[in-house]
Amino acid sequence: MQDTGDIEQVAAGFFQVGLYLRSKQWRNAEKSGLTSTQVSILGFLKRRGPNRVMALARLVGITEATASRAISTLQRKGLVEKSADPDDGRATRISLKADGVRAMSRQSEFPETLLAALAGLDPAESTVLHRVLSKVILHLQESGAIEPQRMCCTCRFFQPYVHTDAFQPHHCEFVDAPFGTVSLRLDCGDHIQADEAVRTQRWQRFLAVKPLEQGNS
Amino acid sequence: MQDTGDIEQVAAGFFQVGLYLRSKQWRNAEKSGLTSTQVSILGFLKRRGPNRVMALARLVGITEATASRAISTLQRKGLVEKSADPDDGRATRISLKADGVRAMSRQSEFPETLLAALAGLDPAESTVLHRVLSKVILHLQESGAIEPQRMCCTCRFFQPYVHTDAFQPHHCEFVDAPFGTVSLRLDCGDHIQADEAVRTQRWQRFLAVKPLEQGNS
DNA sequence: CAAATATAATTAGCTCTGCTATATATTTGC
DNA sequence: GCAAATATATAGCAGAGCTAATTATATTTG
Repeated sequence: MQDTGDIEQVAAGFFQVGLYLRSKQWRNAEKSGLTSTQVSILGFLKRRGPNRVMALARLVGITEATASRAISTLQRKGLVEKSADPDDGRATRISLKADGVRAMSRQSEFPETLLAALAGLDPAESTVLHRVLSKVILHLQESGAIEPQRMCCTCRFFQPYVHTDAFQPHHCEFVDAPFGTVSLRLDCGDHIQADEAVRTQRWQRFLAVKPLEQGNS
Repeated sequence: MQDTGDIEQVAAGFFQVGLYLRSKQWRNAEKSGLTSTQVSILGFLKRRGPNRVMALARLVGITEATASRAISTLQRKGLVEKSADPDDGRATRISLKADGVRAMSRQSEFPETLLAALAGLDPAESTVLHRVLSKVILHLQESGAIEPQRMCCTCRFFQPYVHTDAFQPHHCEFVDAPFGTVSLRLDCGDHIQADEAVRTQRWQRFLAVKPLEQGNS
């Protein structure tokens, strides 16, 4: 007899990890002196390059007013700089300065302890976890709860489960190579959004494969 | 060829979900007027009953000073009350008042959108996710990153993988009944910490089973 | 038993978050 | 060219989260 389990328990687990991620502990341990919001902003700038205030606000999930001030604080600390956006006179272009890059490389964007815990998972668990996070994040983003992410499962280059190799069943048309579920990206620099139709069709193909049918890749 | 995947991607996934959980959006949607810290405190009080300021601070992962003030705010809002701790004259006992109970039942402790996303997982994914969260949270707690939780995998009543039923391989000695991985608890009211030796021995037994060997329970 | 030490909670002072509402400048649409 | 929309910034508010200092009670120790 197979029950669905207790969803609240799982949510509580995410919450637990979330509490830790937002706590100042791990950031203090690495002596950055940055708040969690500031690290988030720097993280997005690092991964996505220069961005507007508005875009950063949406990505981090805060209002533009809050983002504006947090960015000013980062500017005062010499970690980012503002410049005029060439395409739009109203907009401000925020980019990392050398010290900002250094701050983000000196410490990971994520606490070592969490990375160690995740590294301790076995490959089969890792595979399922990648699938699960893709599903959950896509759901949040389709509900409008979070900003659309540059993830494989909405990318025009993503071809899920087209290879017979159990370890590398997917194909990325951008690099024209097969890859495994553990390499599914949640934030890829080469991401280009696929058309609605293509996207849902491929996502259905992705969902159709039961996670345990694909070997331990 | 089996690679370990990109740990940072997974961490980023947790971070993404964490960003959403701490955003005010979903709480506003349910019109509670409470901050995320306040909801956390109320949640622990709901699940664990009356508690001291210090205990709550550790559970939420904030300093006692911050907890003290947040609790005073909740008191001012009429959601909790303070009373003298019978065992220790220095301590304060915080308990939910009727309005606090009502506030916590009116809205879930977690956003509906996240619960819906998790409900959409298939049972095999859910199983692995429970295992993974148990492993990750245990690791965080053994590293001293978070406060010890009342989870099955440190409980004296927990007997992992002692039944042949693939759907209900574990046994809880407290209720004297078998149960499945999806029912693993991260916060159980009947939890009693097992001795160090017993705990590690059982945890080894838990880890020894590959997640995919147990069927889709 | 009294003195020293440790613990539980609070308070004050600081920086920063995050919100709404408002102001300012620019772009876009008609 | 002018109204509406858009991008940012600022002010004012409640609150988070920190450290350091204070108060009151417990515990340990000479």
